[in-house]
Amino acid sequence: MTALTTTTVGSLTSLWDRPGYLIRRLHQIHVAIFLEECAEYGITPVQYAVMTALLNRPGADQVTIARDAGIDRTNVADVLARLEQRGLVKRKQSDKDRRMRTAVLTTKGETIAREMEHASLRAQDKLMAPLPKSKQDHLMTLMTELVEANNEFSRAPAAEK
Amino acid sequence: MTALTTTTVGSLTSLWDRPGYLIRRLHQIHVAIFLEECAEYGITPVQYAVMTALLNRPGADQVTIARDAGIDRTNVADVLARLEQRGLVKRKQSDKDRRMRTAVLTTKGETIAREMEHASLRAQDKLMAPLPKSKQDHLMTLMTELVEANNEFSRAPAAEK
DNA sequence: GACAAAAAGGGGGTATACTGATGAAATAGT
DNA sequence: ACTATTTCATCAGTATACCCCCTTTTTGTC
Repeated sequence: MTALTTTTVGSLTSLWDRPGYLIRRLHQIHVAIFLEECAEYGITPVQYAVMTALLNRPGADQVTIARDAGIDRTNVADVLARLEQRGLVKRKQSDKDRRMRTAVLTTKGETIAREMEHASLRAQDKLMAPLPKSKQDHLMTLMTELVEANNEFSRAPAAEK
Repeated sequence: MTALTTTTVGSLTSLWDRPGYLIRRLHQIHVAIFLEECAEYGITPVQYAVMTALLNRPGADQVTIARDAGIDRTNVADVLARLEQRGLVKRKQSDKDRRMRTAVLTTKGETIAREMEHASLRAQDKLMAPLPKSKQDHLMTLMTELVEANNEFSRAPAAEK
């Protein structure tokens, strides 16, 4: 860190030069596209991430789901509550560890989760469509590197996969 | 839409292969780093974006701010209300168009906005640090292309700059 | 076995982000 | 000039995402 003098900065950087801005906009855009493509299911990207985590690891507790899906711990509880209310998930107290609440997809939930893979892929394709395939791959590689390297800075450090 | 048979998809794609997941995680990580670097100011990334917009265009109405900062229209009103409550922004009804509420930074708000540029740059550098400079530039280019091409899909389409 | 530390979950609180409906003011079309 | 539409803003409601503090339960240590 250089000792920054408090000179009048005045450069008035454009937001477009800030990675944080681009990331936020990209996030907004992806959510919008996902919701549009998956409108028939009424499932949000985060809900879908949780359902996918439960597909891969049925009966996981909330902390494990949070790590698998890269979602904040307290948020997972909220998401599961909403999914349970819609009959897509069933929660119960763990027998082994009575602090834990484990969750499984219901039959309905599992059906939707599997059906949604197509819509999810459509959303991905639509998002990435403006870039040629080689650039898409490059972008994925760069983003993966950045997420892996910065994983611990987020409140929701994800499990490696 | 083809009549999708409910075959067992079963591929169980890793979340790490989904651009939406990477974007969401990148967003989480950036917000966390920004809040850490700018903790002394208690300003969020979105609040900073609004303040920057007002630095560049004092007296803008809420729709203009929304377009400049790439933020949802209704959200801008909430952000401005919080900034006004802290004495960083002053809002008033426009004389020319009595539907509009224009906003300007107060002296305190402008001081903070300018001071924060250093902290903001630190947050950027910390986020991008894991990548060598050439890859950083490449990532910025790819993200910019994607945001520009998909701009209209978001509820908050940004103004070009 | 007793006790401190750690872990899982919950509750309350704040901020972002969007939808839909409503109202008020300005503009366009006739 | 008068309607019809558009535009700006607000409000209520939902979902994500995080914070801090607290209780309950498990684990580690003596």
